[in-house]
Amino acid sequence: MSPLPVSFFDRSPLDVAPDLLGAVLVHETPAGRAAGRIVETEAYTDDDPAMHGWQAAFGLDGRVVPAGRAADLFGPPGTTYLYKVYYRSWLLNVVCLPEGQAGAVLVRALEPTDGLEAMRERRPAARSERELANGPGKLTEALGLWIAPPAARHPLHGHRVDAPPLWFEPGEPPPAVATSSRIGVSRGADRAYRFFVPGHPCVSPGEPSDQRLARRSASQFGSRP
DNA sequence: TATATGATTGCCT
DNA sequence: GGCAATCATATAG
Repeated sequence: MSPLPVSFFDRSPLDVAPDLLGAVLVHETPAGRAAGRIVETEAYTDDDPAMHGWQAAFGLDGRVVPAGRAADLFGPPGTTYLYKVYYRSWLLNVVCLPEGQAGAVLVRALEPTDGLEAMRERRPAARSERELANGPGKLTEALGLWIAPPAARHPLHGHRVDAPPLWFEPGEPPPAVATSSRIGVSRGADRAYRFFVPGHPCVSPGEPSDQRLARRSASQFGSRP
């Protein structure tokens, strides 16, 4: 099975994200092959207030000024952008668009297909098969991509995803694709940039940001669901 | 230089 | 369903 080529990612994140559903993410670990079918993704675009460092990266005059970690989002398409949140979880993104343009797709959830035994060892907190990789931080841990602190930069950050040890394989497209706003973002919560397989048990349990905000404002008026 | 906060998870009640 | 853990980065002063 040949990997998805770099050209697959040389497009808008809004095209790549839904097309990635059904594809298989593979990590060749020392302990063996770990893999899962992608069931949930999110797109992060240029002009996107939710993207890393967008203010520094685009400047007040709108000129493109890559800065800090955001600079790697301008890199060549088909390379990884691995970012750590809350000091514990690594999130896997793939850079999209030609070099010089910023954009990425976040892989949020997998249906495990290979190496489940090793995944269970790496994720003792998972009480069922569906919980092995039903979240962006969980899936990197399940695939053996977790790196202990104090590492600030992941060894596979910037890796080309058309070759080992980390790559994507084409898969059966899902029977249906649903969209929603993204999960856990405060800016750009109105954009329907999340793509997932509706009803799939391995989709992450998080609540889309627009619903969260709506619930919060409703509670300010004392209403009860 | 100082402080606020997040593309989360898991354990607690 | 709430909340703590604990650090890099962004933003303000």
